[in-house]
Amino acid sequence: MPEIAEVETVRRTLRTQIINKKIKKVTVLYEKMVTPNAELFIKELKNKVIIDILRRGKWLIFDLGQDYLFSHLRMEGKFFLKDQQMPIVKHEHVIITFTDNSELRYHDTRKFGRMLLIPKSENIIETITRQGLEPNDQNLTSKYLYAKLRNKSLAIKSILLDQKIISGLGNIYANEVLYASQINPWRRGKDLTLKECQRIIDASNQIIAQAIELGGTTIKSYTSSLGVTGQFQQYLQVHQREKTNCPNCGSVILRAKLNGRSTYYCPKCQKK
DNA sequence: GTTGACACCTGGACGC
DNA sequence: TGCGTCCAGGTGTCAA
Repeated sequence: MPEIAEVETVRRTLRTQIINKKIKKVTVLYEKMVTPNAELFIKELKNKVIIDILRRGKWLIFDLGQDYLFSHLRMEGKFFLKDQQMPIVKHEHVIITFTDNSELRYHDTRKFGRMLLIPKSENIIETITRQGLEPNDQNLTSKYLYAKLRNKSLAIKSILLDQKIISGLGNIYANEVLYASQINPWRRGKDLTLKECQRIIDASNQIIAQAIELGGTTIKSYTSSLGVTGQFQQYLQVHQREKTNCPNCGSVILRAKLNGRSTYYCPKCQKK
């Protein structure tokens, strides 16, 4: 599933492929995926040029001059650049045809992804994405996190998945960050100390930077556009490593549900 | 304001 | 082999 590192990999790949391409035609095969309605989406995208591709958290943002096209890949969204002659395959829901007859195709097995076409205006990116600070942002400090946690009785794992606090962490990296920080996922946010917040910040910065460098994590169905496959899964310490030994202490890694999400942890290194 | 439950979706794994 | 059930999980919405 695409998290911040995977989305950044997609952004970097697409930037080399479609910058300055002009849109000739748009086809929407699953109307619920686009906002505003498909008719307007198709009409407004025609003749636009891809000026740049930005990212905010897990959102991809296509700069089209007067408009932004926001795209969230959710669980299994992928972009592929293909020739117009190639047959449309199952699960390709939005097809953007350029004037050079290449096509950017959005493929999403589970139809969770969403695209929004919105005119540029002040703070529109912040309004749409509603993101907190990203790992490696110099403003993401232990004091920032400590202040955010102060009144939260939610489990720290759930808080790390809240994009309004730290942007870009998903289930995989939340599991890895808490393991690296040696903090139990069920600890309440307000019970964490300033030092523990610093450990979370340090682990987030280190893990996300390494994951981006390695092209993200490829688990099950996820690959980025052009089939670029991430390598970070080789460095996962606990995620999807249930019943294997903890790399640190040798205890057996456990899996449990926390608010419906699979949570992997070492019972010895991450004591309550 | 905070928190938890649920819906959205489909393919794969698993048990019978 | 075929069928039914469960699971994966990011985000928005709604109710308590």
